Amino acid sequence: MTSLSDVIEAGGRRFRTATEYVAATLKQAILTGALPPGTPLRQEDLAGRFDVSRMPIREALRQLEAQGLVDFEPHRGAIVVEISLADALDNFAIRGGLEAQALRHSLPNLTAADLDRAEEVIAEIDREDDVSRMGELNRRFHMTLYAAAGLPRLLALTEQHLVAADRYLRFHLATDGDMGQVDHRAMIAACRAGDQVAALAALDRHLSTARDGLVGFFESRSA
Amino acid sequence: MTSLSDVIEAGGRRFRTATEYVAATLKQAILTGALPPGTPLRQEDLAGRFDVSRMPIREALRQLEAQGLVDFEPHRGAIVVEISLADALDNFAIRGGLEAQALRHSLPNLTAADLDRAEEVIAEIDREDDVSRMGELNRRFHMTLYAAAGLPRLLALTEQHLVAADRYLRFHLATDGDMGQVDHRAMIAACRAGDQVAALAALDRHLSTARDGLVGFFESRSA
DNA sequence: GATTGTTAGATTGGATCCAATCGACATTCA
DNA sequence: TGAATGTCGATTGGATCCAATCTAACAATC
Repeated sequence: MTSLSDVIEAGGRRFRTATEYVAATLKQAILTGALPPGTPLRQEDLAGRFDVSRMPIREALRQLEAQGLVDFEPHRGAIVVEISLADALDNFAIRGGLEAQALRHSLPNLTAADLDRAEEVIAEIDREDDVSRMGELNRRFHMTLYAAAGLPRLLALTEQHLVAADRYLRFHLATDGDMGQVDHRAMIAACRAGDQVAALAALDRHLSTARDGLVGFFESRSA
Repeated sequence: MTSLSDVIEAGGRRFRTATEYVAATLKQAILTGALPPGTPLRQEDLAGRFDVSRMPIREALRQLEAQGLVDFEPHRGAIVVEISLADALDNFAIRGGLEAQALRHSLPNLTAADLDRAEEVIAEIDREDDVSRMGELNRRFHMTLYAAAGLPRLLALTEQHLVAADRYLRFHLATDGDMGQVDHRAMIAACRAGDQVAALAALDRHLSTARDGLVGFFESRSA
């Protein structure tokens, strides 16, 4: 027997408008790499694949443009933005700033239950092999620590750039294999102790080592 | 005699597409307060005022939505996002994170000429009375200090949130009058000395006092 | 042989038209 | 009387159509 809430839940996962649907799906496709960087996004073609007209496609592309995921050139169309070392460094710098603030504001409000959940996510990461799922778990871990900040815009922006980082994560994992679980644990320990300085230092280490790994990957590839 | 670059410059300021034109103008109108928070943005009405069809309006609104300037509700339309103390605090937290990173990356690359220009802007602020121009000058001062960071995305995001802060600045100035010129000068001095810690501390003070002033304004208004 | 002009095809930008949805008010029924 | 239902106008979401612009290939000119 399906309860009413089940039906609502199932319906709730659907999208209220075609534009929402297209935007969410395209975003997913870009971030998972299904649409590689540089791919031209032909409106007519996409309209055919999504089985909608060109208009919702265009509105969705405008939103993705504002989020920095696609490049728009008048009368030439849209392409998936290229990823480069420069972009990756940019992303790391942005996350460094945002995540530090999120952690700073969240730490005083974190409960033991929050930290327990974060530790569970860490354990899940240890058991996981699939790369794309690891990205999601990593994101969940970080956001769990920041969720108590009570600043919705900051959190949304932080998550947006964590999601964007998934595009680089697969490169980074290809060389390194590990993804800073040591730092993850250090962050939790510092949060339990209420030690803001230590928590921020662990976060900084975490991002720095990830960044260095990525730089190494790009250098080895160009050589 | 007008040089070629003059012509290019003048032409470059025009808009290549109606959507660009509408988006830029609406954004300006929202940030300057010409369109107050909560204003419903009727597509047909705007289409008439801009003398275009509803479509460029809609695409522009989608972009502004992605930038957090308007709220979209399916089948109900768009309104200018409300400003509240919570939003202002959110904005301050975001800027705190982004500007600190921008300053950190820019400081080592700043030249004496950069700092001279920043000081000129400070002097201009002293001479200026008009509120909306002060917002622009304040923005210019900050971005001058950050411009050497060499991280285009970080800088774009920083500027975007500095621009958004203009909406709160007019409230803040209404009570305080001054806008942290002391901290501005402290930031320059620290940059000249190459003292990163002092520069970041000055920036932090700058944002904190502005935030406290705004909190005071909202509290006095609700009382 | 290199540059410039021309033309055809593809693709996007914008206008207009129709359908779906929402809010408010009137109506009905318990 | 008050809650639920039905209808209507306003407004938006989406489809289709036309015009403007870009790219590429080829012809013409110097």
